[in-house]
Amino acid sequence: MTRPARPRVGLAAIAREAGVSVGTVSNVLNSPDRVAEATRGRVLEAIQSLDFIPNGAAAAMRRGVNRLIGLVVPDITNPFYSAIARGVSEAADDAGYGVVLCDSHDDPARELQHMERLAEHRAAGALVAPLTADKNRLARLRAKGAHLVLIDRADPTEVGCSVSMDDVRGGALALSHLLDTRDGDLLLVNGPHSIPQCAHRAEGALLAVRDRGEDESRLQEIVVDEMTSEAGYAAATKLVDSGQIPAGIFCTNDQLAVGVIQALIGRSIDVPGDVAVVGYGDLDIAASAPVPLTSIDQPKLALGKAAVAAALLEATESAEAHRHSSHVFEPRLVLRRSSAEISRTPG
Amino acid sequence: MTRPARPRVGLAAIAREAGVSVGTVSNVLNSPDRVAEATRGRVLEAIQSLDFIPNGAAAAMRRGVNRLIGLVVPDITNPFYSAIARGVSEAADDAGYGVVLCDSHDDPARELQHMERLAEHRAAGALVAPLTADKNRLARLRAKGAHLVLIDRADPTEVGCSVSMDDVRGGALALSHLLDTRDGDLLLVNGPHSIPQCAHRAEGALLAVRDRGEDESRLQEIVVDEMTSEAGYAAATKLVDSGQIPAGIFCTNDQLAVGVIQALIGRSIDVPGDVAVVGYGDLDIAASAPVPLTSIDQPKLALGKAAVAAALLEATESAEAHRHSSHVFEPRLVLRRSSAEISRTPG
DNA sequence: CTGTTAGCGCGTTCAT
DNA sequence: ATGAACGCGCTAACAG
Repeated sequence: MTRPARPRVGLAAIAREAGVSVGTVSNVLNSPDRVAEATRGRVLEAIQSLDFIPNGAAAAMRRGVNRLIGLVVPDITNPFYSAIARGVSEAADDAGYGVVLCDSHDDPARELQHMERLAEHRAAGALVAPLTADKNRLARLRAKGAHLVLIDRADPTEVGCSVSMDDVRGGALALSHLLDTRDGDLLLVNGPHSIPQCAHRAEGALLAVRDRGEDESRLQEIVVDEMTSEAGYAAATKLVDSGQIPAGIFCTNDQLAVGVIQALIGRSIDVPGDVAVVGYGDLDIAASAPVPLTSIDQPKLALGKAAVAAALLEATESAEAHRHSSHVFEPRLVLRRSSAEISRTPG
Repeated sequence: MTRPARPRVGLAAIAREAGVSVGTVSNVLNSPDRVAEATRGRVLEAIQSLDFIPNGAAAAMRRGVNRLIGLVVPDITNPFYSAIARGVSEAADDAGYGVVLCDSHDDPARELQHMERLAEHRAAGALVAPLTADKNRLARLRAKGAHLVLIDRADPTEVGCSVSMDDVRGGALALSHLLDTRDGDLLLVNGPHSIPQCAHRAEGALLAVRDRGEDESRLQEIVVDEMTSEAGYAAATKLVDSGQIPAGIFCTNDQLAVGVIQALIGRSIDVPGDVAVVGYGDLDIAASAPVPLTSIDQPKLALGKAAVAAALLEATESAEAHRHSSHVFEPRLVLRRSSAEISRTPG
């Protein structure tokens, strides 16, 4: 970002100006307490007056690692990931690290390329929300010494740190709420079970039904290919046409839920009067949906921060002493109007 | 990200393995065409077999600048900025650069800190969507040799590159559309004019009215403090209560528009039947609004890419030869239902 | 087309 | 608490 003036100012220049040695200057930068108050003052002054900017690249080279953390996501415009990015950014800042944003554009090849570039930069660690659950590839990277923290892909068989959300619990939360407030049949509008999150949320939903001693048949599931509002709209439209209107619908993300609500009210089916709808993720669109949407909130910022902490810990500790950690975050039900009590008129 | 095995493999190791000199290895890395086909093959092979990863930190130090571009935004969770981030990421990737994401959390102090950190990292440039239009600060940074590209803050008096949107034109686009399709009074729901974008959009709107030779009084303006859906909801509620329902409403961002629509349909005022609504930004929420929202689309990806191009150009060209560029992007009207034709029943 | 070489700016010994 | 000296891995300039 800067192309320093000709008479480049480095540690040496500061040392000269302050009448100390370069070693001392380095110390005031990296371990200020090791330098006498007075000396430090003079050095700091010299730094100011020459407006010296330490060369991080040189430091990184000497140290072997850069104060940089990679964040590899499939799509930064996805609110889920941008919320995580914010948490990551905040935690990294506090630790004096920079965040290298790597958007894979849903392309595994690009994802791999990003990991390689991070390695070149000698990033201290990489936080990865992986596109493919290709264990081999990740394992190989780790074997090469990469400090990887998996985001939202907890895997018990995996060796390495990870931070993730408890999707089973989230699914159970959503369905329990529906069971609490509605009497009739319930419907799950879900994405493909090949997506772990979808499978987990469905599992949690089913679990909630069983835990109540209810018949499993009370919960039906529709699987759509894409988890978009268009897909939700289409699914709900078909549902209405078939005449099989459930008492409550749990959509495994907010986009689906918005589409479902649009279709329902478009066909004069009242939400929450006729049908309760619950979404998942608690993105911004939940609040600005046609009917404000009850949703499962995920602590995205906290997850981002935890990921940074895990990566930094792993990068700092000696390779052998390090014990991998798996942090699982609990989701939370956020009540809005889409699942409000039905006001039963007396009589 | 990696802590190479003990017998560290560097250019020298590759050179030895391939039977060439380090200079040649460096060349196959940086200017492959300068090396004979056969030699390059041997070198590449050696690189593979020793799985050598070039040390970017060392290269950066030697070169004086890092293959890194900073992106400084007030809030990465804002869809406008995350869309830009995507464009930036894409363009930077293609150029072999990494993107350092700096989220200022709407805090000028943090913003400044980020710029300093970028300077330490020797980033090749910084793309800044500045919180404060503090020219002095930016000028001072540039004077120190920082290659800054301003995002969405075109300023004729500013020396330096910038990429921005033509908000005046966008405002005109929105209002022209309303004038085309509605007969009665029109309303502008705007944020504070201290935000340049708000002022420009209002200016454009007024311009459109004048250009038609219409009386300026046909367009009234309401200014709200925050550009959120809550504020939009409140404003529209007050409007309805006052009984002064306009024929069309132009909100200077989509969040406001969503709130306005929610309030209107909540009070049984039909959109687009009774009132047409137009938003600005064409974010995802526009499509999933209670009534799909007509909005002004901004080419966010293109803007991000252009910013990278400008920064790289400035960083590459000799300081003197460089001519600063100001790229202004044109917005575009996206028609959706919220401003659809009123179907007038014959009779 | 390829080899040789001189630093780039800093952290880190090891003395003092 | 401070100072002197070494080398991290690489690029660029030049010689061949």
